[in-house]
Amino acid sequence: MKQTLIELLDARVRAALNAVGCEGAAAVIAPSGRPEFGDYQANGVMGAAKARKMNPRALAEQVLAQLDLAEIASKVEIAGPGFINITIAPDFLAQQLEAALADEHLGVPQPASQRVVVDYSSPNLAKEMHVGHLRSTIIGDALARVLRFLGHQVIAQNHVGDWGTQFGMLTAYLIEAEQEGEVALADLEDFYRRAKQRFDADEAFATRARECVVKLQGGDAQVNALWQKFLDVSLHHCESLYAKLGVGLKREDVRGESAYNDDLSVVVRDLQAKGLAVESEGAQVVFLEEFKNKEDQPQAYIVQKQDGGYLYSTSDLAAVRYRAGSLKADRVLYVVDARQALHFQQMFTVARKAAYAPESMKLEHVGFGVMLGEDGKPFKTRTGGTVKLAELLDEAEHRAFALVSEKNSEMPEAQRREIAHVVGIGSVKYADLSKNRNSDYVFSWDSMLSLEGNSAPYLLFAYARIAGVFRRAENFDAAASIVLTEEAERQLALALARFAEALQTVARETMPHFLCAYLYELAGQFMRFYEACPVLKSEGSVRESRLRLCQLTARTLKTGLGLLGIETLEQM
RNA sequence: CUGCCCGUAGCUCAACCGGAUAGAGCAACGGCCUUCUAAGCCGUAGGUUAGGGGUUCGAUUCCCUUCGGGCAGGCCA
Repeated sequence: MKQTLIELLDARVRAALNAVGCEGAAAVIAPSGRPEFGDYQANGVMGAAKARKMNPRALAEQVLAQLDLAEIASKVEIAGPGFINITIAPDFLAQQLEAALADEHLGVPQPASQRVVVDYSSPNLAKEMHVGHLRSTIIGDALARVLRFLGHQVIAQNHVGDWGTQFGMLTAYLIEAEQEGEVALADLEDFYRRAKQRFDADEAFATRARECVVKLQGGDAQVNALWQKFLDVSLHHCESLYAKLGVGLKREDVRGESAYNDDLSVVVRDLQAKGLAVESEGAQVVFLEEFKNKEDQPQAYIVQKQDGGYLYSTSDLAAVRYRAGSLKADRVLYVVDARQALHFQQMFTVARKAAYAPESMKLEHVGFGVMLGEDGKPFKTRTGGTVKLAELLDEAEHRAFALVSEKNSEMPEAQRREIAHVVGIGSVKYADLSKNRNSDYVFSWDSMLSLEGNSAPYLLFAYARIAGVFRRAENFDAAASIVLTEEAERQLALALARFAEALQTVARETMPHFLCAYLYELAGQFMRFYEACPVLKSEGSVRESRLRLCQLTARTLKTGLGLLGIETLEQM
């Protein structure tokens, strides 16, 4: 059975702890930050010693005597107050890498799978996608890919905004625009703006817009057809951006607010029947003792407005019911702006109370901060408008093209365009994914597309270098064994052996930046190896072994970048 | 008023449920291309982790508090 190095060490150290009478003590294995402290350290001894009022150093001695790492470690020693430092044996590492090379999944374990719903992207279809939708879209996509790779059954849900009063306004305006023979929907943003202007300025139009909402919800054929037409155009727009971004969302993943329309009244009646929802100031609300409002009273979670209309708080509850009941989810990830944190906490609370979400189904809000401009304020255009996502991506490709052309003036334009696409889009995504999603982050063209450092081009360059090696290697032995003699080789090997750990951390913490950090570390180790250890110029088994290391590095980089939704290049 | 997130090198960010000397990149300075792609590598310099208490063998991490920034809190999403 496949397992990660950490799992392996964890099991061995726990066994040793058991053997000396510390049943149930955690091993606490962590990569050690410094070479002089070995590759991994077991820190659990100190915790166990504390719990049993023992001398940690003495306990470490006992554990060490029982610890069997014969074929795994080349050195095991006690250091400091009671750390056990472990250095992995080169032969064992080599064996791990060979196993990974022989495995389609690069040796990554695929545990019993869960059904995981990932709710992400979820744009408002009334308008064009803007930069605010970028984070949800790519963070969600990366998480979906990683979870899938780890063997989980991922159900993507694009909970688009396709319902509500604004669609009455839009269909009403569409009726007029059609009559005037306009090609109205070419620019969604413009269309929305003109409709809104009309709505605000013309009372008669506003009335027709409200009538359209009623007709829409009542199933009126004409209004529904127009609404469908609008959605289709808007979804096409989204899909073109998904394609450009390399995001895997499909039309069948779309299940918008409108899909829950028929359930809304059911949910409210059910909440009333369960004694959760009560009338308050004409609205139907669920009072939550767990949250206080401004008057220090229980917070009201509104599920139906005074005028009888429903809110997103209602459709979110309907969606939970669907995800538990029809999708049979074990875990649901909501990749949504951190500003909605309170809403999700409350919604989860209501969903639990109403038994829409069984205790066994985990609900997690995967929040993220906003994108800021270089001035530290929300990222806007010079005139203060929202930046369209399409424009941002075009700009990224433009800048990347200039950069590529500067580096490779003699390269055919078509190839430079291809490289610019991968570098440009990859840079935008990587710049975002490489940061801890919890905090706001500063969007900077310079640091993003800069030639150096922790950026997409660095990783892509590492991959392209390996591709270059294989272009020149006329033959190589794909069954050659790996031998790690140089320290640079061993460090690269160690990084390669940690791929699965990185992925598991990403899945557990729902933090894609751990994968970025891992890939950056791996690429760095490869660069050092590349400088220190000639591949094609060495001979015999050394050459073959190094080619195998290159091969696994390339596959790991390509796979890892692929999980982030970033393409690779054979040449750049 | 209440709650959540954040504050780490000049700048942008890390630090894996508490671990050893807080790490990278940019910017600055100094080296390395007749040898597999220099979008690279090596080195130097840069820190009272916002301030103050506490918990303990050990705190950027946990608790309390002050300051500063962002966000949310009854009919928008």
